[in-house]
Amino acid sequence: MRHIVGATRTPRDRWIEEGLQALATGGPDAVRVEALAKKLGVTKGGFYGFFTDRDALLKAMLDAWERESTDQVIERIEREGGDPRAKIQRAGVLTFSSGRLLPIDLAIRDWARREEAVAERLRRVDNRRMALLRELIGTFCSDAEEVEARSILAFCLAIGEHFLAADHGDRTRAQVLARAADLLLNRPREDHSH
Amino acid sequence: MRHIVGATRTPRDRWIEEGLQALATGGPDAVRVEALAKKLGVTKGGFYGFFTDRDALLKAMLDAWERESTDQVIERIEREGGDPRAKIQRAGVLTFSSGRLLPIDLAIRDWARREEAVAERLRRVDNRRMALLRELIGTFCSDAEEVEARSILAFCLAIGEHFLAADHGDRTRAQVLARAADLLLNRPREDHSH
DNA sequence: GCCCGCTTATACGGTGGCGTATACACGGGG
DNA sequence: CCCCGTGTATACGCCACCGTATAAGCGGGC
Repeated sequence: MRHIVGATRTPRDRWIEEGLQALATGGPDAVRVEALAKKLGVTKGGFYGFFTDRDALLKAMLDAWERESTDQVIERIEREGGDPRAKIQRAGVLTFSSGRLLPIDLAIRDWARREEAVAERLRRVDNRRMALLRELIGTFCSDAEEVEARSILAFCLAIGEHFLAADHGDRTRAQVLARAADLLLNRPREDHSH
Repeated sequence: MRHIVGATRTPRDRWIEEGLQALATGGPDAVRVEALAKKLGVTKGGFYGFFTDRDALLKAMLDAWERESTDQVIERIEREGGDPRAKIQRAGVLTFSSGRLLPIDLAIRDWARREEAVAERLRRVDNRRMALLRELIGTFCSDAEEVEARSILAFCLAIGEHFLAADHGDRTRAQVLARAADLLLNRPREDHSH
């Protein structure tokens, strides 16, 4: 072994990152210490220097995910500015189209159904995202209840889309989604009250 | 052991049912032969008389689920009749509020993200459900693209709701859902074209 | 009442994963 | 230059699970 002569050790973060990848593609049960070690080209020898046990890794993974998908995303959205519509779109891209965060997000959603501790973290993250949605939708829709309804519809569309296997005949999924988003965000019923 | 003196054997269906319960609460990885046996108050002795291996059970479970959530539901909907709106509502109740089918459904959706064979079965089921949705929504919305958009929104709402952890301030989740369903099903934009 | 077949218990070997113990390698600070 | 800490490899005991083999039990048909 040991093709990497001396330099590069395997820091804590690398274990977490590899763990998140495993979580994304195989669910929590796929996060196995020895499997991660093999992927990192190492044995599990050093793992227990960073984490007391497998469960500590899972917690650390959730910490990393939570930070990455709230503070970091929100900070970046605020920093880059723009009108509400642009912000909301950037939020969507950053979390649901990044390719990296999306599969982790979906895996955690399913995980949260069985683990209350995970559900609680997800709640914190989702509440911040919902707040963002309300903010945008509130700019063109005055009825508070309808704002809430449109927000949950938008959120459920962004998530549910990936848990849905149906086809759409001639149309592509992207086309249908665009039209749906259009209904929610660009054609409020107030438009007709002239 | 053997509190049940003689009578009750453990038929194939009981293994499948217990497997579906395990799937619902713990995902596919929780479907373990020996764990199911313990839950059934038996050892795994008889299992391999019905199934060649664990994988055969998983396939059988998917068969049972697919039958139960398409043919049976649809047959019952058609048999009990009613207007389109009533039918669609009954379909929703039968699959998403039954308490039994719902958690299995959600578990299979996550499973389908990693297993193509599962995804294919889910596609068959979802296509039938989408067809039902299009049918109802088509009765009061003429634009085909909008019908499709509203259908996917309704479907994503029914599913995504269970993968969403956000709160809604004063309102309950049920209230928000009712308003959202209202937007999709009871207030088509055609209402304003008088 | 006895036999046959289906279901079950028990025991086994194999595998894979966890967490621990121990010894080796390497690079930076004295 | 040597030592020490940090990572690493290796080896171990343990447990859970799979699939197989084998023997025992129970019920229906005769």
